[in-house]
Amino acid sequence: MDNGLTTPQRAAVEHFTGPLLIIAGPGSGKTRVITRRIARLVERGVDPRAILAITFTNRAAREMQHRVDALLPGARVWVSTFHRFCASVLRRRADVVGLDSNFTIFDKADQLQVIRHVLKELDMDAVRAQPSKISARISRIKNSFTEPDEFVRTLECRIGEPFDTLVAQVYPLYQSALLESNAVDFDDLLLHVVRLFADNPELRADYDMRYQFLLVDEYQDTNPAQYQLVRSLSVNVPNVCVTGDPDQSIYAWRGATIENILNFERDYPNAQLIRLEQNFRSTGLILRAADRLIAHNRQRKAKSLITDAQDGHAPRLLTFPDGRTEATGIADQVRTLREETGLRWSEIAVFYRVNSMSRELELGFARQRIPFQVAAGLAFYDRAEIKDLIAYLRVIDNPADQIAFLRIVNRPARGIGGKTQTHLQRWANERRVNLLEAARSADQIDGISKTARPKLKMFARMMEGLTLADYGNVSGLLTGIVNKTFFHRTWANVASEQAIEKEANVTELINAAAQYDELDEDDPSVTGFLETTALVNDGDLLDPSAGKVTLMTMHAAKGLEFPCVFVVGLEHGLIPHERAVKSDDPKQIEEERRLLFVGMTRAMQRLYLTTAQVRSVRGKPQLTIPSQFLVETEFESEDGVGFEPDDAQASPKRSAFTEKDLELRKRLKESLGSAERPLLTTGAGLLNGTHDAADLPQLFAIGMRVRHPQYGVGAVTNVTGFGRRKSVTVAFQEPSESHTFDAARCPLQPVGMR
DNA sequence: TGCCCGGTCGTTTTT
DNA sequence: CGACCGGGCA
Repeated sequence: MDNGLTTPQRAAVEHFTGPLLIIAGPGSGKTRVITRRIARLVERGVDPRAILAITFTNRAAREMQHRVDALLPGARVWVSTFHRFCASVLRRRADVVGLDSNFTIFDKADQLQVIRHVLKELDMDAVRAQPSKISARISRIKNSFTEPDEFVRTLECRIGEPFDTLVAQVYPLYQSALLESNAVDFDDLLLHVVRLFADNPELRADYDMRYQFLLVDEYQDTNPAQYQLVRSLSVNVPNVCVTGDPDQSIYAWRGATIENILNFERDYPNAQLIRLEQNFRSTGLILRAADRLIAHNRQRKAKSLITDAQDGHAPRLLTFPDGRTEATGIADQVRTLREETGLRWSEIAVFYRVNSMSRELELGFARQRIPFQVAAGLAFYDRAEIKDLIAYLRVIDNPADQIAFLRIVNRPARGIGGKTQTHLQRWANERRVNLLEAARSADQIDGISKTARPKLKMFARMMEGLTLADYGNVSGLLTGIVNKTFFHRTWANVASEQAIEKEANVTELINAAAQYDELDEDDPSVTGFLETTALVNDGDLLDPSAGKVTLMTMHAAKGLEFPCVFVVGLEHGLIPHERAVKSDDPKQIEEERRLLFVGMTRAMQRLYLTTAQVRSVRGKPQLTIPSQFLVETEFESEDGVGFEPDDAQASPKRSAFTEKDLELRKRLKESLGSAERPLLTTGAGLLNGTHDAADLPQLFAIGMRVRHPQYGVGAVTNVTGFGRRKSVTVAFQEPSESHTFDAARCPLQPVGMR
């Protein structure tokens, strides 16, 4: 150690020019190293403005900016996210891709709206052609750098893909609709810039040389566009430093390619590789448990996790009868921890695999009166009233924005209904004018009723009176909108409690605008404010000092740490998620494992894993199967709840893992043995009788002996329904009780087949 | 125009 | 179970 840095850390900080790959395990002080490295570069005489640091999240960018500021007060190093960086480049050169510099950034909801419009135009049914599926497909096509015409052409070579045939119709229209609205979606933000750089070598070289030093965080999660971007900024001046951890790659499902980090040394042959393996975050047993788990991934460069820390508390497994008890139990445990160990609420976090699990936990925490915050739910900028106001700003800033126009033209209600809007759109599209101009000319539009015409004109006139110039700044403009539109009429007929909340949200938005106004006092711009609102996410609004327990998905937890962490629902079908299991793709299971690894390694001192024996899935209680990952790691189990071996014996040993725990692991393994079989069922398996009941529900017959991973052996007493509805009732021997299962998915295994 | 009913569907989601 | 969407009706 020197300067508080380990040898590899110091090497990373001191590395000067040329490509550098930092493989940084969890809690290895990565951010610290990057910020120190930036400071060191400046110390060596590098102009701070020649340094560009790119992260994925605003939160990470903010954090890094903060720490750089602390080391280099006043230095103008640019720390940005991929998307903000691209937005900034694109605003300067929007003309090249056919946009105006005040283009709007469409969010997910806007995209779906565009697709719905396109489907309507094509006279297609939005039920059969699911907008969200189409949107996802378009995103994937785009990210493989395939332009609409190209996609249409490739499709001609392989007829017979009904969905892609549909997408081939929608994609070109979707893209031109964006262009007509002077808008981009999140993908475009990156892809336009990639194209810009590819088509304009001198522009690319200009940016490449402007940023002499490029630092990229979380490189394992870059997608092809981001990869291309990094490459194009490091040709002339290949001083590129990327950091990441292949073991924490959890966004492959979104198009991230882990190969980007694995191939870095191939892409930059003279790259230096530095590994940060020492963990400064977690205590020994937590780290060991995580290490054990991740060691099960085969597609992996072996990496060790080292710590000087003491063993500390072993991870614990808590088992509960059902999800509700689990929620209450966790809340109880949280309270106990606070009372006994002095942990503060804000030092405790609960992670789950899917957002839908937050509800039960929220209820549990509310029941136990424990303060909590959820990093999801209805994000501030997703609320209807906020979206409406933002839409007003969007139309004011970019009158071509059709989606925003259609959102507000009748909000609050002013008698401009669907029919009127359709005629307005048709007329505007024919003449290639924007909807606001069309509204101004309402008198000339056929099909629009006499009553609607003056209303449209009044609306257009009102919008003309709402400009930034008239109000001076964005918050003033927002206030003007609220007043001129009699915005409170929007919620004229909602319950007063909700109305108060909506009112408060509006005030909050105006406050946010006021904050923005202060920041950019000399250069107020609606575009700028809209960009900040478009590029925030739920996690950004979390307050780490709120004095509350934090609930979030494991994905959202990446990059964070908490003294105490609960990972809930360690069940087959949840972690690993059903979809990964069903895909039969070992890569997807490995990603699930990495996800759990990320979750576990957030914990500094205490880690709890929980399972419920019954979990309601879509309203239906289902018996659960323990996650296979439990067998792959190490933990202590709670006394007296679930999975206790019958021959329980006192455990005098003070080693972290008792006989009981070993026994428990053995049992988990056994139960998994039967659980996993249906996934592997083959024709051969059917023939030699090793198949599982789950695959052939029709085989259940009254009197048949079956085995259940938790309830043991029993006999079928009743079979009702058929097909997917089929259910089986089984009387178990001990404890002598009966349970009814969904035949298609229960983990019942026939024993002693006749 | 807006409300209610019924049918459908259901990961994760840095931006 | 619950959110969301579209259709039908007041």
